[in-house]
Amino acid sequence: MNVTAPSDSLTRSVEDYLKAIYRLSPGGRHASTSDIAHLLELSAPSVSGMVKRLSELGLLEHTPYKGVQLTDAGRRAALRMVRRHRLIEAYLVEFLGYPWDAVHAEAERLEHAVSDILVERMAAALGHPAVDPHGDPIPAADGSIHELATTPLTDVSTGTTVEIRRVDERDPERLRYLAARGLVPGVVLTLLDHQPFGGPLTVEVAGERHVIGEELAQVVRCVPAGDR
Amino acid sequence: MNVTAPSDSLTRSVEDYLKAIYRLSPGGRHASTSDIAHLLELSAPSVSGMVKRLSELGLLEHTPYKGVQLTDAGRRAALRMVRRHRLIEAYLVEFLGYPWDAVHAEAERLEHAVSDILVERMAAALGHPAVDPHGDPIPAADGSIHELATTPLTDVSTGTTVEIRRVDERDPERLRYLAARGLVPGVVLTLLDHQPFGGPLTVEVAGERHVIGEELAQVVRCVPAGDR
DNA sequence: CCCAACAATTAGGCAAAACTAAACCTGGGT
DNA sequence: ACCCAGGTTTAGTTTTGCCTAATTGTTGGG
Repeated sequence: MNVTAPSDSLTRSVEDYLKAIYRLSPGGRHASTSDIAHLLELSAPSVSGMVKRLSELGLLEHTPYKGVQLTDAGRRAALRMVRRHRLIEAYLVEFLGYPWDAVHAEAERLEHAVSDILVERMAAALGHPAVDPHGDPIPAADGSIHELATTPLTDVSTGTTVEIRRVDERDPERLRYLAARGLVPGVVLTLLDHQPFGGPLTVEVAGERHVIGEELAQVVRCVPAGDR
Repeated sequence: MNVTAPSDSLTRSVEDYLKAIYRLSPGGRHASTSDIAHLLELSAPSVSGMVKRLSELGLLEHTPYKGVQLTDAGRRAALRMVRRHRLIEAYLVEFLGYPWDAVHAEAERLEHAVSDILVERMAAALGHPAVDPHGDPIPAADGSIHELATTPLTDVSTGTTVEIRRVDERDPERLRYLAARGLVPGVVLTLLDHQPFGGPLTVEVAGERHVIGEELAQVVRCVPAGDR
């Protein structure tokens, strides 16, 4: 039985798998082979093979033809990577003038290379932030994470004023598009209109009106305005 | 014929080999298989194999049983890694409070993960420094590098006052030992005594006397005091 | 001038991590 | 109840980069 010390010597690949599986199993549900393959842009057989190895390492449990679930050790390792990723993103924006659309790709590589010490120094330099530039919560060093309940802009009722808390998007082009319209975390907006059948949404942000499609609106996640 | 675009898609391993070979061939001399193996802590056959691949990639030229020499493309790639490494070291010391003995290991991993953009942002944040925390010159982005002629402390004549310009050492323990005695770049010292036959050196630094062995003194490289 | 010592290379293997092709569940519709 | 479509797994191969063991080349000293 491998009790798996909390940290080291996982390969880049393994780290990526764990992060992907974590993302695909909200609330500890099963993540399917094909979802993992799709997210990591790998073939399904590659995932099957890696899943076998990871379960032998005690990082996840595999129910054949059903999917996988992270073990405690697996989730701990995944959250460690998420913490790294989001802190790096925050650091790049705060101290190196990165635009929010460029940080994901950079963090994706750096998260595998930084030491725990460097991560904690960046966290300290930032004043231990709670969220990254996209509003995603940063897990604490002990692995605890506070997910804030948010509503996709598509689910907000017309006429409501809300505050953007998260933007769940990685594509730089889309992020720039959103930022150009002021749709970034912390901003307060009013939903003026939402056409049915996947139609566009009209929002008022800082006195200006913008029309955006459903697909984009879905990644903009909100809380009621003035919520603390 | 592979004209080899100046940059991307070399593996970590390849990058490490190029850096090692660059270090082992001052003035474009040949680097031997066993020296490379020793520096990278690999077996000689591993190096032989990689050397073959690198020469097929046009990054170096191999004269069997003689050694290897970097081509222009190889040297360019090596200097790019050296620039990254040294800028990262400088950045960690300047902005993240790293002690000079800890930066090498961290940079060794980060140098493979940072983008050109990030490197240049760090360079800009630092004000485009000429040297890293150990006094090693940082190659310019175009690959030019200005090596300063320095003398090992072991070659300095007794009674001479000199300024430390570089400390050519990676081992953290040794670096801490040296720093504890004030033997860091920029410091002015007087060599009071040097016993023969590999014997110890006595130096006066900031009014204090220290005795150090030959082996350490060799890595401390100096210029005449007051030299610009 | 020859041979031993040592350096370098070739041969053969292994592990990680990916792939394609083929075989194998599993569940939903008729 | 069965059958097939789609997702999953197994089988077998490739590439990278390392290893050990065996072979080959070089060279300096007797």
